[in-house]
Amino acid sequence: MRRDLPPVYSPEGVEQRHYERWIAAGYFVADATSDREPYCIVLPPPNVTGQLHMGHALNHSLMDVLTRRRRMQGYETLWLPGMDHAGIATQNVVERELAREGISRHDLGRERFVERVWQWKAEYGGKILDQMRRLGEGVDWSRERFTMDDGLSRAVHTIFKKLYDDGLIYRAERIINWCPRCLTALSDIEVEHSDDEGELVSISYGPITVATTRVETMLGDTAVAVHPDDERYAHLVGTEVELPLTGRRIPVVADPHVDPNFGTGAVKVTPAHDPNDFEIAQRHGLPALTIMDERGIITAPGPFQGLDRFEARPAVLAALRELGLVVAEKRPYVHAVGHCSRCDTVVEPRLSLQWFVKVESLAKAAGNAVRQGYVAIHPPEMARMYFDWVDNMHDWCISRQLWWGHRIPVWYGPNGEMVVVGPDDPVPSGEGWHQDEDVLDTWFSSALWPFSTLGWPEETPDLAKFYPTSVLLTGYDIIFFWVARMMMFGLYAMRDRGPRDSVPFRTVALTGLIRDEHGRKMSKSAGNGIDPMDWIVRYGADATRFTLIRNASPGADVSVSEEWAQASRNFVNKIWNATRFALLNGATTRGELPAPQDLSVADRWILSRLAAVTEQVDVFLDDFEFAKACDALFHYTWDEFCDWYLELAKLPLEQGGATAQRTRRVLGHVLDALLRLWHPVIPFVTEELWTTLTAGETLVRAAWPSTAVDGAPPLVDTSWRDEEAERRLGALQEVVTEIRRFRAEQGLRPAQRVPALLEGLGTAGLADAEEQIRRLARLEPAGPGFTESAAVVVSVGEGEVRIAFDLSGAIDVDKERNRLRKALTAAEREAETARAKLANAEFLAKAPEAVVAKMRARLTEAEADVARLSEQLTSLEKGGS
RNA sequence: GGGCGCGUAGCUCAGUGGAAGAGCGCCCGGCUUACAACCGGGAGGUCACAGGUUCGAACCCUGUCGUGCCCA
Repeated sequence: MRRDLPPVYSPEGVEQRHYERWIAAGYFVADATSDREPYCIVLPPPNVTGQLHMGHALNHSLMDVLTRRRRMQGYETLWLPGMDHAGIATQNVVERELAREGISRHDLGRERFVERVWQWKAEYGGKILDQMRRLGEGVDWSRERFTMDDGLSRAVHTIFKKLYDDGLIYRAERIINWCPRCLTALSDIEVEHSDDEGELVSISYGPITVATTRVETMLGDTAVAVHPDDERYAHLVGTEVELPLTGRRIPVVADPHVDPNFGTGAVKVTPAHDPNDFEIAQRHGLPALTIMDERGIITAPGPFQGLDRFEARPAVLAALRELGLVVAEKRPYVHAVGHCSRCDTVVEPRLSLQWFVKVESLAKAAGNAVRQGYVAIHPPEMARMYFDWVDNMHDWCISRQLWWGHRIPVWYGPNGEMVVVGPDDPVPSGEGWHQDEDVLDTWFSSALWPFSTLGWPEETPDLAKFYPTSVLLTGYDIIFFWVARMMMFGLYAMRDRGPRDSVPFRTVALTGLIRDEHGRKMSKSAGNGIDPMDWIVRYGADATRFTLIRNASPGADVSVSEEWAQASRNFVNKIWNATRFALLNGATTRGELPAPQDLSVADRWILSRLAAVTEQVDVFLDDFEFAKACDALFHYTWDEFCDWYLELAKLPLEQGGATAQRTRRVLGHVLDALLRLWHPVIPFVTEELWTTLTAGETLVRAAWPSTAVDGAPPLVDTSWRDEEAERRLGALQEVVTEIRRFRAEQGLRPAQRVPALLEGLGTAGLADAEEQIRRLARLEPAGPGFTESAAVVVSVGEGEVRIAFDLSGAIDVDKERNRLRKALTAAEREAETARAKLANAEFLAKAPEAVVAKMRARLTEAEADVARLSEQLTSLEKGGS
């Protein structure tokens, strides 16, 4: 059964083999009919056009950790994958493809274009799904969904109709964000603001001067506004001024929105091209004058007609300058400018007829769910960000002037009729009826994801079993795009279940952004991006995952680099070799684990530490503290299990017989538990090692070490905690380390055996440990001619161990003197600090008892060290000179 | 302009009132038959700065400087 493992782990074949086996065996397929407690995560759907980037790799790895552990803990676990159709992005991709063929989507027509997009998806879409497999993601592929598939489309229609009937969706002419390149409306959060260099121009409108960064829009001005309390302009309110270049006369109005301290305190009002101005116009009944078409070309009659908005700007400015109306020009003037998040074109506020979700009541419910504690946000500080958003949300523009997406299910009749069609309603037919041309924002369907993927609007077993989902894990940058909207729609669609159970998820776990080794955000433009697939190929999926997971703290950004990935690969190889050593020495998981009284101190120590670490890992993972969980496990694995326990195991293994057998059993048991603990983080190498070690079928469905299964006790027993064993092992480590330090400073070769006498082992509880210490420190017994040339004294707890070496007189006195002096100085400083504290009456009076006691102990120990080291120094001087 | 963070070893980050930590990097010595992707040892920090609270501050408060993100 046991295979010989090569000395270096190579992931390629292993990863593919296990992943295929896992899928074939259906380990990740959830059973909605089981009695087990449900645990469900829906994967935030990546774009169908997307490739796996480090941000995905991080979040997906973390979700895999969560779901794999829950599965091992016995939960009915569902991690549901899928993709979204990414309206603008996908349409852009296919349009670019068409452009290469020299045609546009209009040449094809809507129907054929949409067919073409489906073709594209079939051929190129979903590359990311294969990449997810390479990363080892334990998702339930049998439940994979796509926002444009039939079921999810039905969900979209259903909720659109419901929202409309409830008065929560309306159509209105409003100022929206418009991309003159994509030729579609955008929601507020699809606009990215950046500080750009522009100009601030002050223009004289007769008796009043206004300042603007967008000179060309003056062609559409219909008023000038000042603050009502601004005495400078009080006499002008109600009068009219002449708008230059146009000959139009426009009123001066008083509006509290105007900031009297900005510029001249007077602003031009362009209702059709500025959201604030639009509001002012509404308050004062001013007309809105559109002066640009959908491509940003000036349409206002006159000399500027036909110019692009950016050509019109200098042209209008020049014309004004010629008239002597330019009062001041500030250039460069840095101000925030909105850009299309898809194509970076400067967004144009545009007055147009669009569909909106009325968010007030929905957003309020979304805020309440968190305030009432029905949904927890991790880390909790980030709830504030969430509240800021839901408490100040504007109505959500959901119509997009695209062809790829869910077409708005509204029909218009020849006589101005409008019918909102539900999923089972007949579509109006006959002369003159036509469907709304627009599609819905992709996020509209994504917002349904936690329940549409489970079958809603049907009452499916999946929906009954897995809704509300357990955790939503995503980057904090997406809290507005997604989290808030899922909350709104989930609470609305599921409201029959009551406030507590209508939430889309119980917990929101937020992660940070991926940064490079200098803390810079990874981006294509900075050229510092790393392709996770590259790491998977070179270092393995486990190493890639570990690099990300071990750095992930709630809400915190994650820095990664090549060096980290290498270190991770090294660790994977370490665990490989530790298991390899154990297997070569007959480690076994068969038979009863011997009772504590039949175990060595080292055995009891490693089991005690295992119990402690298991508990830590559980606490950390319950709290999404992935980095801390990895840290604890890493330290245990490398620094305790490999560096000490395996070394200590060599002696009993050599001794053979029952002693060796006992050690083999402990080795097997600890590794069994350790591989289980690591499995959610590095599933492949652990699967490979564990199946070899235990001959078990799979770790995927093995029990978590702290979990009892079917009446059987957990693999790791909390009663193993053993303070005495930990103390004694600690003492052993101190003694060995002190000897090694002495050896290193004396320049002794690591392999050189040195005759030495050990005294006082009993006082440190190490009476039985002499052979182990000699082995670890490479000391041989003192022969008949033993002559002490130097000694090291180690105080451990109450005891004191003295190690006398025979270096055949070859001791380097200078080095030894330095070593002792350094130690003495440290001890003196330590004693001084403690003494000063204890001399302070207020400290004694006010500090807690335990702190004072600890300080006394420190002083005692430090004084003993000082005395001992001084004595050693003195004798060294005598002997050496 | 408003809000939220962050400044701790060369780098990336833990530590949130009672002895300054990790990984990587660096220095010294080693192929000690699990692992050189390794082993043993070591160096390296006025915890941004200035005040304050406290018996005690990297940690709490105030201010300054630097820096990042979000929103307008």
